[in-house]
Amino acid sequence: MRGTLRADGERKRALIYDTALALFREKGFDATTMRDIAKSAGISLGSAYHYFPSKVAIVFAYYEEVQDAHEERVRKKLPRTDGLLERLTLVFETKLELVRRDRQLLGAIGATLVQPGNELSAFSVEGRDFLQRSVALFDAALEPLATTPEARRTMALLLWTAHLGMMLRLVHDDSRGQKRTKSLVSRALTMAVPLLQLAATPMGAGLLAQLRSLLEENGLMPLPEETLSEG
Amino acid sequence: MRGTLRADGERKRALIYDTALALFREKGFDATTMRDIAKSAGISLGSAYHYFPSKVAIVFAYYEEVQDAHEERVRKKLPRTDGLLERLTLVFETKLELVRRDRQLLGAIGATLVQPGNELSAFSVEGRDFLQRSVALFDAALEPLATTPEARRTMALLLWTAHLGMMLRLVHDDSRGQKRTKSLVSRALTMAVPLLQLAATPMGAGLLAQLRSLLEENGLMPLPEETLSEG
DNA sequence: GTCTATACCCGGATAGAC
DNA sequence: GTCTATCCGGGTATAGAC
Repeated sequence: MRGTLRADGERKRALIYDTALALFREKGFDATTMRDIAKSAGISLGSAYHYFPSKVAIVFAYYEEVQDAHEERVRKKLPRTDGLLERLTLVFETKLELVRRDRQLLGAIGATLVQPGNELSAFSVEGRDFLQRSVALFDAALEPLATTPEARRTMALLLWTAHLGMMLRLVHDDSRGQKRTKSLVSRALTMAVPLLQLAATPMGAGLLAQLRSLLEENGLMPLPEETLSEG
Repeated sequence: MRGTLRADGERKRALIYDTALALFREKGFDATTMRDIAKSAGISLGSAYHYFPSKVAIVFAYYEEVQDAHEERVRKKLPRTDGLLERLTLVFETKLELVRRDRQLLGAIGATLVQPGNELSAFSVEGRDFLQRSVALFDAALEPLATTPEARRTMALLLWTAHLGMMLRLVHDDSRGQKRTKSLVSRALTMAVPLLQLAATPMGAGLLAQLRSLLEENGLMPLPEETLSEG
């Protein structure tokens, strides 16, 4: 039966995935070999490669799951959260909590992201969707700001950049419970909120507009080409 | 003779280095193997590893050279350059020009920099000197700003962060002559200068002080421990 | 036709003889 | 300090089990 086969395949894929993540967390990314994973999952090496084309592919699957979970948790709590600071804190801290224990994996992702020509970089077409989904969460958090959608989107992208900084800090943060990164986030947000509010006023409009065109030209912001589906 | 021996060793090291860089530039970092390098330099694989402990070590030697060259060029021209925008442009564009053609190598550096526990990260003790040297150039460029040394140093560190962003953009920029990154730098600086001038006023002092303690706690800014050499 | 076992290639890194 | 031989692990190719 078709369904059974597919379900089997998916179960197997999940088995490999779970086994791999367990090993990564236990021994670290580099120290875990594909042979370890296959052996520990009780399958052959070839089979593992059948489901995941490479070791990093497993890590990217992990990151996709993180992205899903982040989205779900934030979308659930955001409507009940008032205040710009609280809303932004929610987005940042939820993300941090999701990835906190997986610094090694984040390092592996980061490493492939800085490779020239990498398909998954934010600057590439293929990585665009990933970026947009993530930025959308920050955009949603900014809802209380009374400003134009464009300005909001620009600020959301800036926040996403800041979130990248958080990830970089996290990777090197071996303090207990990653409290250093936590403290960084909370203090940085406290400083950022008034600036965002300032940027949302007519006074900040000019600056934001300049920023926006800068970001657009570097492929970080989609030029308004959605219009073609409206015609 | 001692001197001759050392000179021989250095000459050999330089030979490996030059050969490696030529190959990196010709075929790219990944596609160039240590065996290629050794063969092309006319020595054995083991010998190559005697002079450089790893493939990335060669790249870091390159980066140190870049750092030296950047320092030299900037220090030479800075005294003859007036105006904040011009001075900052000098620092950024000189750096860009130095590394522009070596995106693959920069990627390799970036990849090791995001590995947890890496000794050369800016957050680590070992990478501190590297960071400080680089920040000092931005600090020097900010000289025309009438403000406190602490505030200036904070801004310099922010600019260094921005310079990291430039590098990330550069790695993915395959436009002709990397004009995209060039344009990004020039436009971003035009926007940044008024903000820096604003931050240098008493109005910006509070914000900068907050920023400073944030950066200090994350090991990016040296706590004033130089005082011990003064006693 | 789907998965496994296994042998193999490649390249980074190391050991140890000289 | 140099070289050869070797290890190790990611990734691939393939032959055959079922």
